[in-house]
Amino acid sequence: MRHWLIKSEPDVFGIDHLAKVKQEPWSGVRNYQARNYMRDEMKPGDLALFYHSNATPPGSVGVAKVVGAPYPDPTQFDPESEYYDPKSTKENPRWILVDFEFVAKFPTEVPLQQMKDDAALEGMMVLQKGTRLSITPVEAKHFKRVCKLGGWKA
DNA sequence: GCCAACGTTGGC
DNA sequence: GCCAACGTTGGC
Repeated sequence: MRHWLIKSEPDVFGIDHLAKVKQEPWSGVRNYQARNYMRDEMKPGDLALFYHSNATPPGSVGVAKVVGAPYPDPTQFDPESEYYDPKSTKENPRWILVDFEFVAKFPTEVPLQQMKDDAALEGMMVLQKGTRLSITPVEAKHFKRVCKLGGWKA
């Protein structure tokens, strides 16, 4: 099993939203590298840290699980959607997503600053300067460490 | 609101 | 294929 980190803005879709709806298509990703992770590398059962960006403070707030197989992001075909992509066709869809299922909300949030200050998390991709990727792979040891800091045990 | 970092676009 | 211009991300 692999581990990931997925960013979302809590004003748009936060961990509480996921807890409420239980499952959500991860739509709106318009970055090829992030798409490739979902399309080619994520497997059902993979766990992801749920990270709040553009938040006060930003940080890891819970865990979500990949469910099902990848499929085309429906918002790319919807002219009314802000994620509409006129260059994408149903025959050859450009944007592929997976669904995430709610697993847990951390009893304690793990702010970005705490993650940066934690020696055990050194080298984590999301902590590298200039990393804007909304989906990044996470090493198992880093995943476990963040969960521990969040006061959550699988 | 600022701005560094970085991805994308489009002219050539 | 190069690269300047532009747009977006996201922390602060």
